[in-house]
Amino acid sequence: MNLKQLSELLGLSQTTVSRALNGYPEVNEATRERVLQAVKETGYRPNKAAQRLATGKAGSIGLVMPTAPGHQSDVHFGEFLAGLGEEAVRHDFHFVIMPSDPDDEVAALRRLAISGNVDALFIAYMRAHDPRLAMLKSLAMHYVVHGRSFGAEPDYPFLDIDNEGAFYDATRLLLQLGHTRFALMNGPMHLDFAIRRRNGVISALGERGLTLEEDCMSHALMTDEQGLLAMERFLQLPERPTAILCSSTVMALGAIRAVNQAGLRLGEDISLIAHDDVLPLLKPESFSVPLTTTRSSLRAAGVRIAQRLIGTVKQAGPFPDQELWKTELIVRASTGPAPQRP
Amino acid sequence: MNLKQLSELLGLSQTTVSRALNGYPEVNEATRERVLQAVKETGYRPNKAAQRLATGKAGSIGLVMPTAPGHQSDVHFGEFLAGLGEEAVRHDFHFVIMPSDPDDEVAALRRLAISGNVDALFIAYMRAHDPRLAMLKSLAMHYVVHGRSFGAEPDYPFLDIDNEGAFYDATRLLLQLGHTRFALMNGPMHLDFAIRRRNGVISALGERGLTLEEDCMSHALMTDEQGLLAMERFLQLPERPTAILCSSTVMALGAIRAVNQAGLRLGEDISLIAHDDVLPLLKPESFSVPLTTTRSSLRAAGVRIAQRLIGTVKQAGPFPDQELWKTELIVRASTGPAPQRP
DNA sequence: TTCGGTTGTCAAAGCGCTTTGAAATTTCTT
DNA sequence: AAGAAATTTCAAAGCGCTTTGACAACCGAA
Repeated sequence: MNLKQLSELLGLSQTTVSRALNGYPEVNEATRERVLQAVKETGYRPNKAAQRLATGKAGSIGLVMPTAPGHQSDVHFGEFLAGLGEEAVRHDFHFVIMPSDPDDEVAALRRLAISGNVDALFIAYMRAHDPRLAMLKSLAMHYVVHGRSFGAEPDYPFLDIDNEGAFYDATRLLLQLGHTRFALMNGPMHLDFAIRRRNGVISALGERGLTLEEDCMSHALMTDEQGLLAMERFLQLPERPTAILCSSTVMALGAIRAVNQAGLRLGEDISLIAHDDVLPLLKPESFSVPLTTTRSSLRAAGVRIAQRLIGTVKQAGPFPDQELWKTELIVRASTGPAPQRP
Repeated sequence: MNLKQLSELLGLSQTTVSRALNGYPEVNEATRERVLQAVKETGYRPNKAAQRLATGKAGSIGLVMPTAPGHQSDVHFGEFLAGLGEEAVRHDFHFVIMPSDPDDEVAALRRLAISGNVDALFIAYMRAHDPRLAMLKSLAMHYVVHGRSFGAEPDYPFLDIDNEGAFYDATRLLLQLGHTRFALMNGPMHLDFAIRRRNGVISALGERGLTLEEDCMSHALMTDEQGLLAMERFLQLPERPTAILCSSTVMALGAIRAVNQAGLRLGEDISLIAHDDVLPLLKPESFSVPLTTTRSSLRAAGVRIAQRLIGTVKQAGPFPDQELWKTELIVRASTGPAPQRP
């Protein structure tokens, strides 16, 4: 069933039917009713490809998903997508996901953009000096970046959380509790958020004349397993750190296991603060020792980015170009006063 | 840059250029070279919407993602998507993801199908007597179901793992170890895999004249938290079960915490077998007590389904319509002989 | 030289929709 | 009652591509 058939059925022109469907004012209310009725009866749906070709609008947001045989999928990705989707479904938008070899992301992004398949792009997993930014600017297509790119001029639309502030505050809390030996379990070093979090820690420590030694820093994928390994390494250091900052609750999971295995008590021998993206599968408050966290909902960020993206495409009012969300510092039982030196 | 411009630039007709690009034989090799060269220089990319309109092929796989403000995102979703993507990227296919209210999935699926945006559909989270099956059959569009629908005639294309067999085997193992008091921590009851897994357990127990009591069964979202709660409930039963079967390693995580908190030892007081989807963030072998699992890679299933879907669209040879994968039973330290009655 | 068979190229139709500009119809003024 | 204005409808063009059917141009065979 297409427009032509429908209009013949109704004895109207395609023009009128099209206008009736798209809410144009120059069509008689009675006629519109008749059209709507027919649509209901026939189950007619406009062909999106044709619509897109005619209007140039696709009703969709594009994003590139890095993937390859060895490439790890990411819990955070799904949660963020859920947020995007939550907003998209309200506007009848959908997503076009282009899978891409992680080494080929720039090209994949370009292909996606000029395919005519999408109205706007969403970019994540930002790196320092991210090469995608230059490409995006040359593209004349709406986009919003989740995160920022350390070292690049901040002249692009983004939504980010204040990673530096979050880890600065967390570090300060631990300092106030008397800790002096710190360690940081971070995400992959090339990622923007990891850099900023590290800076936050270093800057807070610096104010007290403390430094973060190389062997008290770990950069790895944010998995349970890596958390275990990193913590084991920390615990074997001659001057064992007592205050640990961790970039993810998933990673904290493994880290806590390492603490337990070493016969140490969380919140007493070792204080731990992790960043919490509010993943539904992992509630820091119900950990056996409830976890002190810096919190910011990944899903909420997804909703907001979808709002901005869709709003811009639909030209529904102006949106701020750059947003920096504060995180919450939520103190629970995994942080406590520094233990007395033995 | 569009076809017309490109062809004018080359002094050729659109036909010839189009054929040159699409590998038709009736074009001079020299001409083809010239065209390819020009494409490289100008960065021309065909407009997908136009291509789709002309050919009816979209080069994309559609799927519906249930999402709503309260709706939990699922770790497994991301991992599966990574598998799909891994294959899709090889064929220059992309995904169209339609977010949908969970109550509106059938309609969302239909919209997606007749939008002309996709060549094939992928369906997951199968339920017993799933209403989507009837709709799909009426649709004249390729699709593959991940899982099956309990109670429905198995006359649709699917890929599933042998859930019943997996849990049957796992239960047998525990029976051989002398266990007699069993409990099952399962996924949501309406989902097909949960039903089959339960049946597997019940059938193995039945062979020994044992039954699975109502209060030894839990049906919940497969999260860390729910695992904790369910296990706590089990441990408080007057006749405490010693053998636990669990539908997910994520859930097992919480369950194990509950065991530890109760001062019990995994693999001695309590034996636990969980189903492992091979999630990169959670390695059962590196749990503090390595976990005995039934294993089947979710990602591999994604790859295979993408193969079948894309292969069918491209009419690249016949594919089996229905595949049932066996799982592996991997025995590690979380299972041990039944403890002597106190 | 002429004719059938390739080979390489092209003009034009069509995919299903939106939108422009004009025409037909109705309603309002005077 | 006639003309102006507003309302409603339409035919046709165009979005960028693929594909059909036709047409030159060239080849070797008769």
